[in-house]
Amino acid sequence: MAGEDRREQILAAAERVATVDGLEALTMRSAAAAAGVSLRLVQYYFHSKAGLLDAVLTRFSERGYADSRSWIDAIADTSAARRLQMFARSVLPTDDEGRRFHRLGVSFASLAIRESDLAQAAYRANLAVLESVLAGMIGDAAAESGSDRIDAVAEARLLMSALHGLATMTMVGQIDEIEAADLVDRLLLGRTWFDATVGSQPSEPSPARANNPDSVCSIKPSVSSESRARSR
Amino acid sequence: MAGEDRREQILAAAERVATVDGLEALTMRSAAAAAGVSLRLVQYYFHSKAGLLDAVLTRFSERGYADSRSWIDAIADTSAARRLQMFARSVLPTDDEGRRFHRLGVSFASLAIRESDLAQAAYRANLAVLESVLAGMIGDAAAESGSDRIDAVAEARLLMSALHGLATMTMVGQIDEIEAADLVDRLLLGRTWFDATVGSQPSEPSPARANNPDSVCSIKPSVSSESRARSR
DNA sequence: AGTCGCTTGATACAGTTGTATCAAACAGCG
DNA sequence: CGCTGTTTGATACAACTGTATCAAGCGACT
Repeated sequence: MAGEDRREQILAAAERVATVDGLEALTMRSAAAAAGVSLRLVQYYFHSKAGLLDAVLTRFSERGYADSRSWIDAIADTSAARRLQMFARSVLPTDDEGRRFHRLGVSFASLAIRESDLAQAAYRANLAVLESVLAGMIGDAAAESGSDRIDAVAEARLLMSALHGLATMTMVGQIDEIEAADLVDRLLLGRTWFDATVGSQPSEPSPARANNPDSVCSIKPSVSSESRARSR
Repeated sequence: MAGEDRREQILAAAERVATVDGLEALTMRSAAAAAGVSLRLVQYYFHSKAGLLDAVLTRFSERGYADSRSWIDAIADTSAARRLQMFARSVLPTDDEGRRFHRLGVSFASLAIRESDLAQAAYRANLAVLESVLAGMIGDAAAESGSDRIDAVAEARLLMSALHGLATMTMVGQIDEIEAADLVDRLLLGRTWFDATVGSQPSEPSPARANNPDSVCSIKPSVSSESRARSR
């Protein structure tokens, strides 16, 4: 098997471990076992655990962006307000895959808050992607409803925050998916720039999964050894 | 030293470790070292790590509630809307202590999402406390502004979610404390039941610290990971 | 005086972690 | 053929974890 394929295979297995059992369950050995390869091979491709974590982060972040784009493209034929509403709902952990992604996302957030530089920067980068995506959609919705001169970035941050919190509350079981979706609607409908006339009922299942609002971050220095990088 | 005092001393030290270095840095030995006692004594008082974690959770949760109450009582002389605004702002991680509490809160949330029963239930209990506190204040603010017939619980959950997300974004450094406070205002001012005429500028420092929106949870069975897999 | 709760120290053990090193294959390619 | 990249296995090590056990001291109360 070619080197790049092997690397991708291990990476996918590592992400599987992290999403199912949490980021702290991701070890060199668990990644190797999940990928069906030897521990030695994981060392061979990623050199250190920091390298593995870094690669997992990068992959997770990039895939999240690609998923968001394809999700939005798939519903490009509806109104901007409706598109935003559907997208916001799709970000909530409504199915098993969504829950897996949020599990990883919260682990990443926790790591990003504790560890300093690398994890924070990577996590921020992912949040920034979601922020710009949401800001774009909000700008469209505002233009559509005739209300210009709004702070789309601030609105996007507010929406992001609520989505993040709602996702956590849902994962913990304090609210269920329906309540979470209702609260998203409650927030959107209260915004001046959001035109409710586009209809708000039919919440069909997602065409593809959009990624979570948390996600991303990286690198756990753990020991004192400096990582050799060697990504890609 | 009496037994209960010793226990409290160790507990305080354990919480210190958890807030400074994260929940995963809390071990029997680190708690003992932080408290200046022997490892043996930690075992003596808490028997197992699960017992220690459980105690840390309980203490954290109860203290959070007490702090919230005293905080609210301290500003009982202002209008309900203003009180709510000040309280919401105070929940954000604006100082070192606030950041420490949120660090522990995010760790707890991450644990509550991964582990099943005990952690989730405890975390939910803490969220429920904040929910009822906020719902009460929202109900007061609504009555004050003449808008009755609002769903105070739903509004409280929405506010909680936003506060949770804003806190995380602040901790990671994507936004600063001022932006976070502005976004809280942006959310509140958009709510129909929130009367803005009470004034919105002076954000004096907190009389006492209110606790975070996350916090709480418990117990980590640790091991038990089924690293079977090996398919393909 | 003796019992009981509290406290310490040293010390052990099994398990998991990241990391490292060894020899030995197997493939493809010049 | 040898060279190079890939892959495995066994195997080690030091550090850390939770847990456990031992003997021994301490203070206070009855």
